[in-house]
Amino acid sequence: MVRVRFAPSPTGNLHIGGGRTALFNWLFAQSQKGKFVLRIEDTDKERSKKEFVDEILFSLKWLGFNWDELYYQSERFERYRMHAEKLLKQGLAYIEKSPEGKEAIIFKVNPQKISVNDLIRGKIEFDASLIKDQVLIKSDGTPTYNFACVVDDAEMNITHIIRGDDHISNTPKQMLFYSALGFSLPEFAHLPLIMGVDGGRLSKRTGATAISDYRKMGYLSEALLNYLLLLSWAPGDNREVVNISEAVKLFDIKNVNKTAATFDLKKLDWMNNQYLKNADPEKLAEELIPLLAERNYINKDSYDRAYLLTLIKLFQARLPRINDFVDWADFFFLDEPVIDAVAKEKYLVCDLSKEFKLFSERLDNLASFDVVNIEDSFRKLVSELGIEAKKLIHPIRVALTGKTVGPGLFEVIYYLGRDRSKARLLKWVKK
RNA sequence: GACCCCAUCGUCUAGCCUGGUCUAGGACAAGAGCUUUUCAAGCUCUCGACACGGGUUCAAAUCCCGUUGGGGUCACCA
Repeated sequence: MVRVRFAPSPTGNLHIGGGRTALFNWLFAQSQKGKFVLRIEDTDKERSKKEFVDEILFSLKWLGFNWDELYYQSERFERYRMHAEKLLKQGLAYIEKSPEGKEAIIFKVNPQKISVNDLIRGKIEFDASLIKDQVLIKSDGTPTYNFACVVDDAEMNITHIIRGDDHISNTPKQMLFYSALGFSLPEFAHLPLIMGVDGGRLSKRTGATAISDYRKMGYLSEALLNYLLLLSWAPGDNREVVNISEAVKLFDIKNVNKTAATFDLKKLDWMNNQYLKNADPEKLAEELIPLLAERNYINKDSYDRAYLLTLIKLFQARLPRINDFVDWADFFFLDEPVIDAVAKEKYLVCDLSKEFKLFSERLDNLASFDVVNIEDSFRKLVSELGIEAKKLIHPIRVALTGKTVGPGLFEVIYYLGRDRSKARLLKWVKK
């Protein structure tokens, strides 16, 4: 039975790299019908925070990763000490006293060649004579990362260790522990790292790093997952949009790339839009309601849900992020549209009083106020006036929405309603 | 610096293992155009890469070696 683990340290939020490591572990477990174990590595009492544990668990759930088992290293200190003392008795480790008289347990590293057959990279060789003796239990009584990690992975029967590239150099140290402790070795697979646009490590300087930041910015978890998946794996048939359940069927750890990938926000936006197009408006509404309420665009407790869903449908195919709806569709919620200065300069400087007045009268006289009739009356008007449709369409759009871009004008008029459309047109009519 | 990893368009990648079908395919971005209404949507097109040098071979993006470049790790942090 395949058992993998994701072992975050709660000294910060779940970041993009961690999310990607979790993704590949989860994917591998699913594809092998194995178990996905979550282990919180909170041995550093100073830096580990409960709020980070909560945040990590929340983000993991948001991404859709359900774990089969959950462990906290802080609850397992006696296990690490027990194994360390065993090594002490066997003469494989020794005690070192600090000047203050505190004792640490140190593992003696013997010179030897170590080689691992990485599932992604193949054979990697190390020279243990270059590795110094390793601290097992620190003088404050807490275990070191590498030691706790090995004890846990062994006791939790982890069969495959899938983690970031940055752990390659920890591998020989851990392998030494496995053999000293008499545990059988798991398989190792080292994932390439994700880099920031500057070519270095992904950092706050080069963009948001926390998974939760992407949620707040309006990305769908499915889109983020799909994007992260493509950063070091491809289905092989030129498809870009591969949802997680398809990925489970196609995934093979051997096909994971070896090269570090650069995180590209533009492609993430595109991917998000791919998912947004087909997203359930009800689901998008749930994300948007708090944001709209925050701006007083709607009242949380009494708003027209059907109308909101209609507006979401009108915009969702063109949004890169869910949150963009709040700005892009603001004119549907505001009493007066916020007129963009550049748009005004371009389309509303010459006097269109006559045209606006006539069109508002036509809207008034429509037997049935619907998209088709609105367009018909508009086309008729411009042909009577002998002007090009676009000469009037753009100014009207700016008058109604304040923007030069948006959904089709006649739909905008329809959903804005007769009264609001007329009022916004008449504002620009000079007496 | 030492050790380790990596190397196909600006970016993500297919192809590499099992050399010939590769005048290297797709996607994002960028640029151009179309859409009797915009674009931030859609469609079409363009630009654009096998890091370099040696081998091996009839034949190399594919195999080998070296160089260069990039990245990672060298804590009683994880």
